[in-house]
Amino acid sequence: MYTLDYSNKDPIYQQIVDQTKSAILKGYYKDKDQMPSVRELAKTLLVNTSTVSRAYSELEKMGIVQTIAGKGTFILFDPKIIKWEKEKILEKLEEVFKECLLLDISKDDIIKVLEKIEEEVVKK
Amino acid sequence: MYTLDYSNKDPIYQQIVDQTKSAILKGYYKDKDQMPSVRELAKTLLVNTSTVSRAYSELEKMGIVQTIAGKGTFILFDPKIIKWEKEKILEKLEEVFKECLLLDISKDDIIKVLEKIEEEVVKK
Amino acid sequence: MYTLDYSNKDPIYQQIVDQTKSAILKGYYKDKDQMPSVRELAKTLLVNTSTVSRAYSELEKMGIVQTIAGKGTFILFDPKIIKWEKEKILEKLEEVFKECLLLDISKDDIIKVLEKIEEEVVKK
Amino acid sequence: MYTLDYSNKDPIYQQIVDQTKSAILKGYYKDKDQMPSVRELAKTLLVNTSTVSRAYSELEKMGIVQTIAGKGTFILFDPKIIKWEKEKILEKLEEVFKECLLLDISKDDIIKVLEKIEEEVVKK
DNA sequence: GTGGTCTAGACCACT
DNA sequence: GTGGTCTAGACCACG
Repeated sequence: MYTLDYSNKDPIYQQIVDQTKSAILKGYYKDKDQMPSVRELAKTLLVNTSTVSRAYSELEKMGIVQTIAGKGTFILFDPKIIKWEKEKILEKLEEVFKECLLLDISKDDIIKVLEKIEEEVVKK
Repeated sequence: MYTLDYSNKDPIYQQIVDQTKSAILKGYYKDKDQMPSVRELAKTLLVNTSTVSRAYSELEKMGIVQTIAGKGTFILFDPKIIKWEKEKILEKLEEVFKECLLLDISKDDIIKVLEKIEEEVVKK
Repeated sequence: MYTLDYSNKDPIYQQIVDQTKSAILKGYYKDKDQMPSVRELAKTLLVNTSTVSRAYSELEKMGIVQTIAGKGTFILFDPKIIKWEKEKILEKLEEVFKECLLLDISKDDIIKVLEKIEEEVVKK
Repeated sequence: MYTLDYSNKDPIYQQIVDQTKSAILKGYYKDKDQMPSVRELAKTLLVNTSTVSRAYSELEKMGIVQTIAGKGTFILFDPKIIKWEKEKILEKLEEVFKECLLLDISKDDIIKVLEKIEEEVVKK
C-alpha cells in the first residue's frame, strides 16, 4: 500500500503523509478505521519509528487522523479535507497553466493531455 | 527582476536559477547578454556572493550561461532549453491532472481554470 | 585512500570527486556501500566540511552516489559510469596520440610505453 | 592561425602559448621569425593586450621567444623545446594508458585508436 | 547522528 | 574589474 522512494526529493515522512491522504481519497481507508501502529508500519516500511511518528503527527495536525492514547490512531474523515485538497490543487493548476502558456504550449495541447489522462484514469 | 522568498522551501540559489531561466524565456535576457556580476547581484539581492556564485555555476552546468574568466557571465541561449522546459512542464501537467481527477474535479472545471489563466496572460 | 594535492590546479572538491570515482572503478567502493560522512571525511582530509559536501553533491548530480537525508551518502554503482569514463578516456587518447605524432614520436615508441605500463599494471 | 575557445577550461593566454608552440613544431614559425606585436595580435584575436602580453611573457620564460626592447618579439628555436615537449607528452601518455587499463580497455583497442589517428595525420 | 544552505571574509587566477 | 575556491562557523531538516 505504501511505496517509498528514497530518490524522491520529498522526505520519507512526507511520502507517508501524502500516500495516507491519497488512500483516504481513494476509499482504502474509511472514517474511524484504525491505522497500523507506529511500530508496525515502521517495521513494514523498514524505516525509523520516529519517521512514522512524524508522519502521524503531521496527519493529526491536519485533522485527518486522531490519536487516542493507549488505543491507537484512527482515521477521522472530514469532508473538509476534500475541500482543502481541491483548493490546493487548483492553485497548483493555475501555476502550471501559467508556465505552459509562457512556453507557448497552446490551450488545445493542454486539453489533449487532459483527455489522455482522463482516459487512463477511467480505465483503471 | 528577482524576488527572493525566504519562506520558500527552495533554497535561494535555486530561486535565482529558476528566475533567471524564466527571465530568458520571457525575453528579458537575450542571447549573449551579460548577466549582472556576482558581486553586483549579491549586493542587489542582499545575499552572499557565494550564493549568487553557486546559482551562476548551476546555470553554467545546465548550459544556459557561459562564464568567461575575468570577463563575466553571459547568456547562452539555446533553443534546446525550451524543449527541456516543455518536457518538464508536460510531465508536471500530467501529475496535476491525475490529482484533479482523483479529487473529482471535472474536466470542465479544469478547462474553466485554464481559460481564466489564458485571459490573464493575454491581457499582459 | 584519498590524497590531496594542494599544488594541483584541480580544486580540492574535484580531486575528491575524481578519487571517489577511481575508488569505485578499482572496486574499493561497492554498490550500496556507505561513504564516510561529510564531517568524518572532512576531518580525515583536514578540509572544510563544505568542501567535502560539495564533492558529494557533484557525485550525486552525476548519479554516482545517492544521499538520503538523515542517513548518509551511498554508492550507487551504475555500469553507465564505465561507459562514460571509457568515452572520455578514448577522446583523451586521441588528443595525446595527435600530439605524439606531431612531435615525431613513432608508433613503435608509443607501443613500447604502452607495453611498459601494461606490465606495471599486471604486476599489481 | 590562432583559434580561441572561450568554452575551453584553459585560459586564453594559455591557448595562445600552446598554439604558438604548436605552430613552431609544425614549422609555421621558424627560428628568428618575428612574432606579431602584442597590440596587433590582440586586435586580431579580439582580446585584451594584457592577455597577449601574458602569453608572450610565458613563452619568454620558457625560452621559446625573445623580446628585444624596441624591436619586437622573435622566435628562438631551440631543439631542446622538442625534447621537453616529448618528455611531457610521454608522461601524459603513461597516465592515460594507466587509466585505460584500469577501465579494461585492451592493448589492442588502444592500438586501433593509435592507427586511426596515424592515418588521419598522414592524410593531412 | 546525517547532509544542505547560507554568511562573512579571505585568497587566487584571469582579463 | 571578473568568477572560483576555501574556511570557520552557524542554522535547519531529516531519521
